[in-house]
Amino acid sequence: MWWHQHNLCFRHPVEEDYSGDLEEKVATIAETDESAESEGVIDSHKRREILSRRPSYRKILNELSSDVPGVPKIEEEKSEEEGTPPNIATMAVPTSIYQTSTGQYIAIAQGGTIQISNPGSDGVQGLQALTMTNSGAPPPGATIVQYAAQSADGTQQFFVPGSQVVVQDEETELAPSHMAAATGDMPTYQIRAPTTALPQGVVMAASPGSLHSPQQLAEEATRKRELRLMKNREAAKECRRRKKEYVKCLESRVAVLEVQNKKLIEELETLKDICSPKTD
DNA sequence: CGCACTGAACGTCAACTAGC
DNA sequence: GCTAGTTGACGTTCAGTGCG
Repeated sequence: MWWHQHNLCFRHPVEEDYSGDLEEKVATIAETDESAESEGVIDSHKRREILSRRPSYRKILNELSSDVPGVPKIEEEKSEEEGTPPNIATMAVPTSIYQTSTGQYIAIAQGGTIQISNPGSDGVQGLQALTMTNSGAPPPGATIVQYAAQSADGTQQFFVPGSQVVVQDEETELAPSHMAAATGDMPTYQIRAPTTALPQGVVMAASPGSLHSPQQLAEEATRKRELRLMKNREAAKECRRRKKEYVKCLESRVAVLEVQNKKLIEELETLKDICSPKTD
């Protein structure tokens, strides 16, 4: 209700960076008869227990938004706030959009076209298109990019069908940012055969049965760990993004409810004056 | 200019939840 | 029960800012 009526979730300067305080503030305003003593009573362990068992930000916001039509949901992929480059949307209907660890976007269009864009650059300037010439058209609905990773030497690789790898050129990758800006800030990419060393943490569907020696098992364990760390790294980024969005929404709600509260108090005062006129 | 301080962003770990 | 995803906590890094 409040969500739709007051058009929340707009950008709002962050004044408090602690969502816990903010949630408490919202709850206090929304439910004026709620006791405020709980914060001081619970110890840190219990507090952590409570916090850790709270549903995810995505779930909270989506549940809130499901009550009210027109409320933006937190999507699986990038939200509009994160700024999916508009140039990608204008291209030939990408089936998948991925973001690299450096913030660049990889859009996979139907027919095997790979579009790479920089979120910082505007317009079509930051967009490149790589067309797969020898991999053939992917089957409908197939996931084209199998993985995005950063190799040990710092270059980025994206695995595409046909056992190929899209690799960012070392020259542009290693070039200082001011040099990249001077040259139009356009990193270049190559499609290579995967004969080059795989980045750490990427497992290319090796069957467990093919591992024999302890050394291979150790390497497999290391790869699994690297993969897990890499996934968790990305998950943490996404979680922080959702949390920021969630906090912004709460701040917006606080602002709206404060205004609402003020109006109601004024209305109450007016009604009081009407109902009990002074008799002097 | 050098230093201390601060806030934001990040990476990692651990605990937990949800889906299978 | 297992696995992947989520998120709080903690430590680290880095850029910005104020002060002597």
